[in-house]
Amino acid sequence: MVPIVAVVGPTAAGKSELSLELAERLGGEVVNTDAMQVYRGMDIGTAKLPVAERRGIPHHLLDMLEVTEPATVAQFQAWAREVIDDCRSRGVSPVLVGGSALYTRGVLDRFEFPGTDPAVRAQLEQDLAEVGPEALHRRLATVDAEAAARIVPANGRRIVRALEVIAITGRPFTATLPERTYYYDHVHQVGVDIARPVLDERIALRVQRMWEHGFVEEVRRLAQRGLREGRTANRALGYQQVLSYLDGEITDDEAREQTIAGTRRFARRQDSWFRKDRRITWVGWDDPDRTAHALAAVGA
RNA sequence: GGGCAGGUAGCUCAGUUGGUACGAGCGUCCGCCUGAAAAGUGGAAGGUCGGCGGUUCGACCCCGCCCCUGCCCA
Repeated sequence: MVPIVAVVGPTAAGKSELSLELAERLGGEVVNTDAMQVYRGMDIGTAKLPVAERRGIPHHLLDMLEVTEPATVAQFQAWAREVIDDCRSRGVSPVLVGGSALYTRGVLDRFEFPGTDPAVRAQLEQDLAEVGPEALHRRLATVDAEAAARIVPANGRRIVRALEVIAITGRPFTATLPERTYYYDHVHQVGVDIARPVLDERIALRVQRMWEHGFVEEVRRLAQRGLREGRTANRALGYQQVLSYLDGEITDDEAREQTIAGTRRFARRQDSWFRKDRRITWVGWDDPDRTAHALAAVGA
């Protein structure tokens, strides 16, 4: 059985580079697990590897959606599993790369997502807007005390989803993540380890470069393609800030500074999420032998 | 050289007619997270209140001197 490898870690740590090296050495193909790189046209701001830099290695699950379309974990899970199955049937190692922890887990782990219903969802969201999260939380408590106990009253988003799942399935909402159990055999996760202060510097530099490479123009272009109307894409770091700048709400400099700050915050969230997964083997971001160490972890 | 304003948490700033700093936002750290996850959300740790002296039962708040910052006048 060919191994499945996943390269994880915070943004700007150097995951892409490592994934290329691993794919080359393993004769594998790269599978994106980044929630925002699935959008067509979102290139500079998501640090999507340009085709010219992919060393001829096939990259899957990039550019799947228009910015007006919503992205969801459940849909992503289906896509990714299909790609993985296809790779394996050809004897090719899938090398997943990306910083979206939930997406990665959704693919690698046994993870089942209850359905969704646009009408139910819309109604609940309207309710949330009208009565506020506390009132909705009280409602949740009457139908599912356990879920209510696990979800804080201020988190409207989770309360809405819990109520939606209960309405659709008629069953209680599991307000807790499942065990970390792999869905596949021969899965190996490699984390890129980097100290926070170093990462902070790299993030500032990366954002600066994004601006220099025409990021604002990219967002302007996407705005014309409906980026503002989307549900998911316009929340992406950098994109939301530049949209705000284009709408005259903040200055260009503020947009850049806020993007840096937001990305640092995000990187910390990613890092703490991955750190908890004891199955990950960590390699130093600047370790000259990191590829060898990663390969050793994969057992290759 | 003189005048004015200001020096309170890592940062930006509240605050007390003198009675143990109610501090806030941001940052930091830790946690939660099942169809928006680059999103959403909870908590914690941080302060010799510029320095030294004085007045007072008691000063971050009053007085004196000094240091630093900004502005104005010369």
